[in-house]
Amino acid sequence: MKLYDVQKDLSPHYLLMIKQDILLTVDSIVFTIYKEKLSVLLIQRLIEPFKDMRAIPWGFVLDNETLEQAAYRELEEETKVKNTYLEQLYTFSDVDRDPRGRVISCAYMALMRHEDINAKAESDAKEVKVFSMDKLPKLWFDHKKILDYALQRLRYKLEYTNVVQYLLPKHFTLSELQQVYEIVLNEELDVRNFRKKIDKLGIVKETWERVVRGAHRPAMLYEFTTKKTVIVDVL
Amino acid sequence: MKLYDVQKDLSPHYLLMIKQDILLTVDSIVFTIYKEKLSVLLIQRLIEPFKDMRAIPWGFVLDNETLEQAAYRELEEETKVKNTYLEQLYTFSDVDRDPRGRVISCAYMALMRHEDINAKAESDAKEVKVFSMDKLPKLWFDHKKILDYALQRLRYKLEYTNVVQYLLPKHFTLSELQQVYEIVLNEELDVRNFRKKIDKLGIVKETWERVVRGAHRPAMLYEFTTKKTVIVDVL
DNA sequence: CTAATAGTGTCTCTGAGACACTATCTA
DNA sequence: TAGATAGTGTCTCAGAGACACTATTAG
Repeated sequence: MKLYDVQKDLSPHYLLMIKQDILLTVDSIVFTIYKEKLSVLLIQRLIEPFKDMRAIPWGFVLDNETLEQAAYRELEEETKVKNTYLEQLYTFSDVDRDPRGRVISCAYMALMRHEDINAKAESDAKEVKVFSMDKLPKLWFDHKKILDYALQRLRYKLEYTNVVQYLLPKHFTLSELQQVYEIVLNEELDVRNFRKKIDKLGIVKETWERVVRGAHRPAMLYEFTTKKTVIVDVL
Repeated sequence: MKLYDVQKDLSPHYLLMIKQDILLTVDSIVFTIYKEKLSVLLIQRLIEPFKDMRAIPWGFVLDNETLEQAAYRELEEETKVKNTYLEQLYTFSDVDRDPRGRVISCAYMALMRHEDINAKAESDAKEVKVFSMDKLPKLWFDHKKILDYALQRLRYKLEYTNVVQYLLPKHFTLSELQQVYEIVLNEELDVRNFRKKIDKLGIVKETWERVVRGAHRPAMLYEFTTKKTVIVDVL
């Protein structure tokens, strides 16, 4: 930052503020379906303090990257997944949210297929693991709050977008699709009403392939009509 | 920030990133109704460069305040309004969004009554003025994009919250309320359907006072049932 | 009594939710 | 043919939108 530019632009009153001692991070909430549970990717510190606590994957923002790029980079480092679905959620800025110092964090939500996640303990300070949302460990600082916010957003988005596609394989049956909705929303859905709704949303189409998965009538395989998210960040 | 804490927590890989050369600001989009137009508060640089351009009011975040507090503080400095409605929108982080240097900005939306705004040219580097949204001047950098985003959010929020109250006086007629909706949404609304909708939202109640405003039947004055925003940030 | 705005009731259409049966496969 | 899941049709109710008339005041 060229200081003279700032000086020209701002009154002395503002000039005092240019020295900022704030670090900026991104937190990425990675949701996935694993063993028929809504799950989330968490990292663990292997050293004290807070050794027993898990955290949402996070990282510092580089000077020459956007927040979104930082989130993508972090996620790729942790999971090897590129081009996942990513959406900015909210920026958390409580002064004492991180006892180590002043850290403001922009939270993102990512959606991945579990089979794509190639989580690794990349450095000795980290270990990555998928946890079921109904058996969450103790989380760092305000990470529980961030996670709750993300879950709410995910549930909301399922209703009027096609983001569910990032939690499913390329081809799937309507029963599988319904199951994912039920898992995320945590409620049972009526088969017929669900199919009507999906039909109206227009997010899937038949592949005309059928698949036999047991001693019963085979199910039609469907695919998503578009890879583009119907409503992303409304930007 | 105590460096040893960070070192303990992070791998060398991350340690490199701790030196961040990023400044953090808040931008506050202030909407108000003025002369039957949806309007926005903008500031002007009185010196080169970009002297002709207007900007959304902004300011640096202090080390010991939240983003929200920074936005409130800035707004109070510019307008003398305290306790206005304020909502976080989105954090804009394009690397080149500000040609003067790396500045990441968290955008907030505020709603004010025009008569409450006591805008002032506080320093010689600024001048504050309310502009109609349909006669916007040229704006700094990405400020037009931020403003568009804010408008969209405002329109959306009108539909299912009572935030409109921050644009109206304490007592008002249903016609006035409808007019504000029409101004913001930029569309005409059916009188009867509008009243049914407001009734269903349950955000207003009768004061049983009537007001005569011309040679016609007097209108009932209403007030909002609650000052609490029905759905704020869903946090 | 005219002009101007306040205020109300009804019909239609569409979408959401409740609900029960038939279809097709394996073993 | 039994067991298991796939797949469909209809009724009801509620909310959204279109639409026309009466009420009350000042001048």
